[in-house]
Amino acid sequence: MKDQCIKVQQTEEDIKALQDTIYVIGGKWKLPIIHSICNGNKHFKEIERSIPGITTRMLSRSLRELEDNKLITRTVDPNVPTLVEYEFTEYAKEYGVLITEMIRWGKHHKKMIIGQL
Amino acid sequence: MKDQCIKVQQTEEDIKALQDTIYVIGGKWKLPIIHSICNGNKHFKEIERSIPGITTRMLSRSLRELEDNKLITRTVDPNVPTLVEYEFTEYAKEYGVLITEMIRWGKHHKKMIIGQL
DNA sequence: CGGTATCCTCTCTGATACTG
DNA sequence: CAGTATCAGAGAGGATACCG
Repeated sequence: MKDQCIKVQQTEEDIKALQDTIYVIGGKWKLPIIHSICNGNKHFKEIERSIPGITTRMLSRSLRELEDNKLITRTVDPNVPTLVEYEFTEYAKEYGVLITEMIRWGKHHKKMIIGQL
Repeated sequence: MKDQCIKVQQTEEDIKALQDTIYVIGGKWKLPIIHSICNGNKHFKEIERSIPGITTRMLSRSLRELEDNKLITRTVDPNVPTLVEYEFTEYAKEYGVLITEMIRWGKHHKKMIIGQL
């Protein structure tokens, strides 16, 4: 491992893993949606209203991708077929450390770039 | 904070910070380039050869973006004007924890999705 | 060696309308 | 309420050629 390496030597597999991670939570709306569900919004319209600028199209697509990645569940009320609930999976919570670290880094980075420390 | 929240309550500012982070290291080539420099490659052609499929155009653009974000430095040898060295900044190394966490998560996630644990 | 310029394609995203 | 369908624009990325 070279001295100038960023902490860990990365294998090809690591790079793929990194890109997967970025893909899963990347794009314009995934994070705001996660944020919205975090804040207690469960229904499609609730989530939509809580995210300024999002369209039904992008919300629909993003929710499905998050569902495909097992980060959220989609549950239709059997009694009220037009009532759907989106919730985090237990699995999604393992994701907390990463979120925290990304927030920390993003804030630090912004100060660095803007303030030119 | 709601129970179903992913570990931390996120503010609007946090969401922006997260998106910044994804932006800085996002795209198709940033991570492979970081990997390449990690492995000791310093010159444009060296890096290019080490990343299958990348074009000079994308390498050039990505390097400049990483430089704009202070993750790497670009140094021209005053004696040999056509010799350029790309290296990590000290600042970039603070980024190690995040990389590690993203690799860990990405690998775990892949197993989860493929293996359907 | 270390790039830039041009053109082209393809995906992501937005706008709008419509449906069960 | 919870979406899908369709069309259009913007931007990322690829192919190729060329330059100091």
